[in-house]
Amino acid sequence: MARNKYPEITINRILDTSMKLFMSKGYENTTIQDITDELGNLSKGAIYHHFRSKEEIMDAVNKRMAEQGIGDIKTIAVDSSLTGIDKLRKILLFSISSAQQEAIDNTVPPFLKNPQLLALHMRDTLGSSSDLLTGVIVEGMNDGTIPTKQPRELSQMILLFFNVWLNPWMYTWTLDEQKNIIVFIKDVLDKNDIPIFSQELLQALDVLYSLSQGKK
Amino acid sequence: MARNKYPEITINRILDTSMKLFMSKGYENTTIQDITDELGNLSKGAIYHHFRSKEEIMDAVNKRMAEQGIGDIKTIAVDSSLTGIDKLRKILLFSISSAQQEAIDNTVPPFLKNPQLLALHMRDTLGSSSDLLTGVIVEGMNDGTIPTKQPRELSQMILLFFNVWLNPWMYTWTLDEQKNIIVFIKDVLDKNDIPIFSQELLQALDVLYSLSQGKK
DNA sequence: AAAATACATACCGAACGTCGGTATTAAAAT
DNA sequence: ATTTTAATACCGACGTTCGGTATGTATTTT
Repeated sequence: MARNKYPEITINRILDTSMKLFMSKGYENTTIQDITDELGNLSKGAIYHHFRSKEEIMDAVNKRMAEQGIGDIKTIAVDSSLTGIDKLRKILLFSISSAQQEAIDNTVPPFLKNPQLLALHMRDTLGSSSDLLTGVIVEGMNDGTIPTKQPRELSQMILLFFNVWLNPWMYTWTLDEQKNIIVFIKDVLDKNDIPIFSQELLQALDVLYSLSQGKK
Repeated sequence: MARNKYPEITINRILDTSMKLFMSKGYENTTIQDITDELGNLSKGAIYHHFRSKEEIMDAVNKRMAEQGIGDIKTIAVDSSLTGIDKLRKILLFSISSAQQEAIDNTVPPFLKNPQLLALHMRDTLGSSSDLLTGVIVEGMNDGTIPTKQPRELSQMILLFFNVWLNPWMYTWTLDEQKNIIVFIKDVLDKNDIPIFSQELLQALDVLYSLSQGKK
């Protein structure tokens, strides 16, 4: 096949189809041949020209996903018109809705079939994502909207709640189970004077639930 | 080699060395050949006589670990001389100390190199382990020592705290980080009227920390 | 003695990664 | 402007590794 003048296009095509296949079949069950077949007009050698190993493709896929997911959150984090607690609320609303969206679209990574992705995600959750959220919480401490003495730990707990517990990855909770968890989390946070669940957020959640229920 | 009269011995030997190798090198990087080499006097065919696949070995290893870990907890759970909250305390103390012990012994599974183990463990945490703990919490509700309306969710949160967050798997926290997390968790649970951290438990933790610090 | 079981050995096939080669583009030289 | 040179995108056959199988053999059980 004719060589591509702009290799980034090829690289992105490889990442796109790889992600698609990893998601649907799992990393282990996806062969390089599968990827070339799905691409249609690219050879094994071409792939190995751009990536040194199958694992490196995996890493690149994950990196791209993480960057994209964090990108939107960053724009919220730097919005100077919001107080700390409001940023937190917005971020959580965004996280929940996109997670819900993924569940509806069935683009949810089957993490039990894809433990590699799970591990990377967990690392991100307790690592870089936590760093970002900690910054927001510190802001909230300074402007007096978030009362806590341990921003780092609070950040990690919240991410643990939303990115791990509530995520439809390990267990695909039923709607009732999900609601129960949310009620519980709200209760815990309220008692710690972290009123994250505003009326808006609860309403938004209701809308999301009715939507996904309608879809079912 | 002469055939073994008691195959269970062979099976356990396979599981022992497999676990050891999976822990140190990771599941992916451990070949069947590695296992036979480490065993020394057993062939590939022998292994495949007892296990249908490499993955089945993995599952068996995990199952054995889970059963052993849960066994001790079960004995606490059925102890009729304890109230619900006391059982909870005992279980947590046990969990923390054994986790700490593992950290000291360096028998900690490197979960980032072993995503398969991580995935299985996460499933257990939100699944069977949670079931067991929920039972204890319901007892505590009935005898009035644990005030909550959502035993299942409380159980899951606690396990999330101790089995995921605080575990030295994903991130090997420093002692200070670990202490901070524990202080935070204590604070959260106290505010929810779940006084899990008794004086004994805190003291026991102090002892553990000074021990592991002395060891360092 | 016959059947079942615990192993050993030789082998298969799939899949990862390599390597020599080709085609194409860009830059340098003339 | 044309030619040369270098770099890079890509191809596809091959080597190797490794999970798994087929078959043979010794030992135990019945």
